[in-house]
Amino acid sequence: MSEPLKPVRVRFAPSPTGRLHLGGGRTALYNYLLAKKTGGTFILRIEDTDQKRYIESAEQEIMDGLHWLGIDWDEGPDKPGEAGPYRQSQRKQIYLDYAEKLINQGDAFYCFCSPERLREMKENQQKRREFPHYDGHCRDIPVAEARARIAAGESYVIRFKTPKEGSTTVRDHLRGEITVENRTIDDYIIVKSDGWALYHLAAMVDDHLMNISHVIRGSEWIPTLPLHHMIIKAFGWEEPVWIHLSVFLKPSGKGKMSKRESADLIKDGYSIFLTDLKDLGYLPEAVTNWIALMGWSFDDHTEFFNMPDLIRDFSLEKLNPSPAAINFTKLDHFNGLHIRSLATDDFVSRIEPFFAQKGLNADKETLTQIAPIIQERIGGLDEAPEIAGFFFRETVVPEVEDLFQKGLDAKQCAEIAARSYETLAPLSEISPVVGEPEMRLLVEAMQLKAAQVFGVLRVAVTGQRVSPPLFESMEIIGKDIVLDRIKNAQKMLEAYAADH
RNA sequence: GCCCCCAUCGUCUAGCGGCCUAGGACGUGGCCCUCUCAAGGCCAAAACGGGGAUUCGAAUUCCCCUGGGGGCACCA
Repeated sequence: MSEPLKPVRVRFAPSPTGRLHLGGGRTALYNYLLAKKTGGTFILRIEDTDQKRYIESAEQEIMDGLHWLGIDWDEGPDKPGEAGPYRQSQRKQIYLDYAEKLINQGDAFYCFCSPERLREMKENQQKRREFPHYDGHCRDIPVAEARARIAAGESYVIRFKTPKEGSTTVRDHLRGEITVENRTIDDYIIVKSDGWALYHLAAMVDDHLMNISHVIRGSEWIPTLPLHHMIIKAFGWEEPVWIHLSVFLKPSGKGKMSKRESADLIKDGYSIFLTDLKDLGYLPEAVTNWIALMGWSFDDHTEFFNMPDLIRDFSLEKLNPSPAAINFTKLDHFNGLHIRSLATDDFVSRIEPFFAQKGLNADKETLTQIAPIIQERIGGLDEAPEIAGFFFRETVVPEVEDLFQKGLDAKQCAEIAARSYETLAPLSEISPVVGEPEMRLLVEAMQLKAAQVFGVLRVAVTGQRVSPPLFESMEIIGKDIVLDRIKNAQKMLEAYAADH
């Protein structure tokens, strides 16, 4: 164990432009884990400076998604703190003041180039096979002159003035030094013509003002990392520890999941969106465990983690910088593992909504009885009503074909039903203790296989070819109903036999 | 086109110069258990992208190539 880390201040800073997905969830998780592990502070900051892409419901969905995973924040839009407000849309003037400062010290400049000129410039650059970048047209306009043009009503943006010679080296905690030639760093716009700051300025200002010590974010920010470094240096601020996480690739490993592919996933019972996963029957514990292990590991054999384990065992040093393909079958595996690890009453309260959703009135008492026999045989919570719905239906209507058993005709199956009825009817109850021994004697007497006899009963009683263990199920259903259902199946089989 | 990042079984990964005839997990195949389905147990197939260099010794360090990924917006 290395020395304990000092309490960190970290943040998750999503933009409310869409739904929270796996990648965002993992970024939030790692930030949260580092904060909890070090006794630090986890901040939720909403980056909503782009009103054009703003989606009303997104902020709430992001918060719901995080809460569902078990992640909570110490400071955020709904949790005031000293460094607030935590919505960038409420901090517009702050960014403008800092942009002004950069202008005054010569690290930024006003740019009056029209979108048309910029577009033409880019087209020409592409024709010449150059990479698209600002050509410096307004770089050297004296500030006084620029301010006069602004006063006269000209539209403008503010660009950061990047050096054109030399190179910049920034250290990423995972990847080591990243060096780029300064000439490849554009004079990025940091304030738009509508007066709103862009990410590059706003995030750096906020990270400083909010005293962020470690920035854990996606690798899509690596290309602009030198820019961020320059902005921070221009202000003379201390730089946070940078940690750039790898991206999630689609299951094939070929590239990121497209919007279309994401939407199509739901057809297979999967989704990259957290709120969908909840509805699909996944446990938040399973999802958390799963995404935690995509890009982080503990040792060479431990894979089962709950949130407290993760907080205890998480460390930056075990992060993996390479991209990871999403593997939904592994999520299924973790879901099964976590479902089976649930205490009975917890399990019951988790499956309850899924019965309700199917219109089944499942009472807690019965659910508690069936919990032990279905808990280890469902892969997702959504499967509970599929496998155990018959407990809550007045009648079951088996397909007569399902009643047939291997090697037997309808008449023989009817006889199984009849003799089973005779065997069970006199008993005080039907259960693994009372009923099963008698039925096994019947199996012997009829010179059949247990699977054949029990198969008829299973379909008769549950209406399904696949069900929880027979005698346990019959005990819960109750003798009277069980006998009714057997009798019904017997009649179906006899009718069939008579017709064929 | 330019810049940057990454590189161990199909997938997620362990490995930070000798413990490696490369370990675990998912998935796959087989067997056991068994009233169906699961769960569980056992076994098996399956990887260090290629080429140089350093070293007594390289999956582990360096270089090149190749491959994959990300970025190049008045989005974040």
